[in-house]
Amino acid sequence: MRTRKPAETRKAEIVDTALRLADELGPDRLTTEAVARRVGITQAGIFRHFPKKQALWEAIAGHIAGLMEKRWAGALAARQPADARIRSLIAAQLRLIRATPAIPAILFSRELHSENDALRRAFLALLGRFHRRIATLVRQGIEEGVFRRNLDPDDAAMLIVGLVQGLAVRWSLTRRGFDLLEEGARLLDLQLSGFANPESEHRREERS
Amino acid sequence: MRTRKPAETRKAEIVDTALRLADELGPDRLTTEAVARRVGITQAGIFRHFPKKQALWEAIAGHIAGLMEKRWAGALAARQPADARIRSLIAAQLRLIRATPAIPAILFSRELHSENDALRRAFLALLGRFHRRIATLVRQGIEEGVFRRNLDPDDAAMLIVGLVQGLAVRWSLTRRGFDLLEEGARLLDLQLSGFANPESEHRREERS
DNA sequence: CATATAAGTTAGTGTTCACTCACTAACTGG
DNA sequence: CCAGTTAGTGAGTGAACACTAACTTATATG
Repeated sequence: MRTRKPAETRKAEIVDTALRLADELGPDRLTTEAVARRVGITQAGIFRHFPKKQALWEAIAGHIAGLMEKRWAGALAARQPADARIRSLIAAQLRLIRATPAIPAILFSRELHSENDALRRAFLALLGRFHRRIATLVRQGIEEGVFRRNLDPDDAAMLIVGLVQGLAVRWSLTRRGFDLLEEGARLLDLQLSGFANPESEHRREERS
Repeated sequence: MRTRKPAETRKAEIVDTALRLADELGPDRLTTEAVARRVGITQAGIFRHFPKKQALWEAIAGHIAGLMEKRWAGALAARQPADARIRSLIAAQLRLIRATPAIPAILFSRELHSENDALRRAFLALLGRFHRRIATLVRQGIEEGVFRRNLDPDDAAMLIVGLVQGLAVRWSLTRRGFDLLEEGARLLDLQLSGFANPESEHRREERS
């Protein structure tokens, strides 16, 4: 018995480690043994803090949700035109994915969902909140005259969410082979240019 | 020993069954036992046809690639304006996903990729071919005057691929809770309207 | 119709996994 | 400083898994 830590500290440590390992192994190959070894306790020790592995997943899900909500709130604090706020929000999301690359894999893991419906619902709700935030910003953008009036905010938001997902998937398949934020900013520019109000004088200068 | 089939027939049967089961269980939870039971042979029988489980996955990957290429070729046969051909291509892809819903889960499974780099590369290449087909159509659309001249075909294609991915993910998370083709057609309309050439007289009539 | 071949079976093996239980020692409050 | 609490350990268990070896028998062919 080396070091000993209060339960809350250890719990957080386990969740954090699991999140990192889920990226290396894939969420469904994450074992209590692997987590324990990296945390520096025995495998059985994990079960003092999480009575079932399921409980660990639930804690991870909660942690992810917390991280996201925090970053979203931070990104939307500044007072800016709607399109700039969308860019901030997406940039924040991409920064989070870059810092915690297991997130997309966990969110979209068929395995986790197939045996754990609560988890599936939690992630669906989380994605729903992300979508709603974007849709709200699009709606504001229309009011501000930045986006065209005949734009459906929900559909526009779906395209933006799809952009992020597509990017995350490609980033993972290419083994982080490009700059997530740079690529994201460029694609988002293109996406938003398609939403722009043609009668607006707020014309965005275009790259040559 | 009930029925007995020539190896090629049986192999195809196993691949097909595995594809269906991968959807129900998640790709990483697919076991040889489950496949065998549903095919109607014993677990050991699987290994007569695929010496390692890995080999089964490779066969599945090849099958998926074959399916996709076939559908893409079919969708692009007709002579139509570029935007219509993009719509056909995406519709074909969504029809395939609807018929074989395991495909996205397999393509994007972190688990499969983490232990099987050849598979990861194969899927990456497949996605690359899909992207290239779309980019080519976008390029043609620009030449035909359907899309704006300052549009980057590669970036535009990425947004379209993202649209399909986002749709597939949401379809899976919502347990097929909406019509994939209908929703896809609507979002693609929106996406393509953002690419349209503003100086074109080929004006698309808009929904009220 | 005899026979070779190949499809399939039975009965295992070693490994990995989540999870349990009895125990121990580090911390904490009185 | 001592007693109760609690983080962590050691040693195991049974279930699930991919894979193997030795066999049996259906089928296609000469």
